[in-house]
Amino acid sequence: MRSQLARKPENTYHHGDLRDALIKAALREAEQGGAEAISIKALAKLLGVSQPAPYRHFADREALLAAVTAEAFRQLSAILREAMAKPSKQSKLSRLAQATLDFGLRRNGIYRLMFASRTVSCAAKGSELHAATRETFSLVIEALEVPAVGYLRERQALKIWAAVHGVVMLAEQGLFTGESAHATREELVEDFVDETKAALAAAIKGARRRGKPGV
Amino acid sequence: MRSQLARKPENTYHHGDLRDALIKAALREAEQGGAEAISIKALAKLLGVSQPAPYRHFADREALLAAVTAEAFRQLSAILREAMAKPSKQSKLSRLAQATLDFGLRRNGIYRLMFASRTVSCAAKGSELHAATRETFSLVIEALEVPAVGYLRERQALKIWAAVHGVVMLAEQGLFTGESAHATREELVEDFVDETKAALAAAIKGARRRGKPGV
DNA sequence: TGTTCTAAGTTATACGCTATTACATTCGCG
DNA sequence: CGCGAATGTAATAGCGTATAACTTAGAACA
Repeated sequence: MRSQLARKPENTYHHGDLRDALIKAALREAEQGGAEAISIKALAKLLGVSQPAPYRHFADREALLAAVTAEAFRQLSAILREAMAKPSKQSKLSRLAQATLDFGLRRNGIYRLMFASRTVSCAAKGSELHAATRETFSLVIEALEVPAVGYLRERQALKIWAAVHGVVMLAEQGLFTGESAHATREELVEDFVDETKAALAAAIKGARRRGKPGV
Repeated sequence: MRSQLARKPENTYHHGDLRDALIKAALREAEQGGAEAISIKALAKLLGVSQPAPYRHFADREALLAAVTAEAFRQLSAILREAMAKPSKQSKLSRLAQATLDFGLRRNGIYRLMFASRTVSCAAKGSELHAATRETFSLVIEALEVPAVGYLRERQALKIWAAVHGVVMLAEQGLFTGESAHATREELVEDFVDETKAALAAAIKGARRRGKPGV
């Protein structure tokens, strides 16, 4: 096992860890240009192997994209976990939401790969990619910091998750510049966070009053 | 000027309206597969012209995509206008939001072209595409049915617009199936609509009390 | 009405990317 | 040590974008 970004050393036949190196290199390529920027041929050249070599590790381009996307979800999960872990006067939910926004804007090509391509929706239920997306979403639920309010909790998680992604999308569209710049992206995300917390608090209170803490 | 979807008649040299026919045909191709499904070569074959013919009307593939996306925005605008116009016991905002959701799910390939590609964010300020996106967003502001509350109005428009797009995105990711199916997409959108209306009402009331109806 | 200019279309071609086939090399396990 | 599986290579087919050079038809004006 050798360094994941390294080219194959000259005068050697085997790269050592081509699969991983391809994923890492593809992630770098996708950073700006998204999926379109990922070219098997270019990656092979970059890593110093022949063009067909990648096909030993991925059936086709789609398979590579799926693996890259799964890795991206794992990276996002790690970032969110870190954001949630670090002490702050902001709430966990706020930190998760802002970290997601930051990720979506800073690494937009990768973000589009994750949330705006057909790759994810085509992921089979048992696949590595499907697991990675679920894992990330579970962090959202965790960030709500509500022990067990069942379906209500998932609903609020879906709402805040949707809202944050919507903000990223509009920001990337340029809708926060010019005449519509009357609110920053961060402010909007914070609004959604506050609303989510309020809705959760109200619902929990209501459920308690009715003696159904599990709903 | 001939029918826009028609092939070039045999034994003729000029197609008659190739530019428009290309856009319309490309929209059909993108319906399912998004931008990736748009191939200049395939379109040329479909319309019965030679492969390079399209380049008489579009500098390159990107230019075609931009034109197609602009047309898609105009179509969405028309749909939203229609939804807002038709009498209903739902509010205008609700109808606009639900119509957008419907569009995003039913014509997802086109939707991705519009909201999840680099094409839009790269659109220059004076471009046809830029104008079309602004036009669509102005309908959102209109749907709020608030005469002139200035920046607050735009902020709420941004919020509901973001939220709806987030729901489409998550729906397409498959996050509304399986364990997380505790809320339908339509319900979530309606939640956001209600919250927007509540926020607007509260803000207007507050502004009036303070004697500043224009803020 | 005829000439000419230009817009729009054609054929031929170069080039880049995906993917497959057949062959070569190395790793690892018995 | 030897053999099979894993991994890499060279050669090649096929598709899509794009350009160059040539052709046709439509319109514009004498």
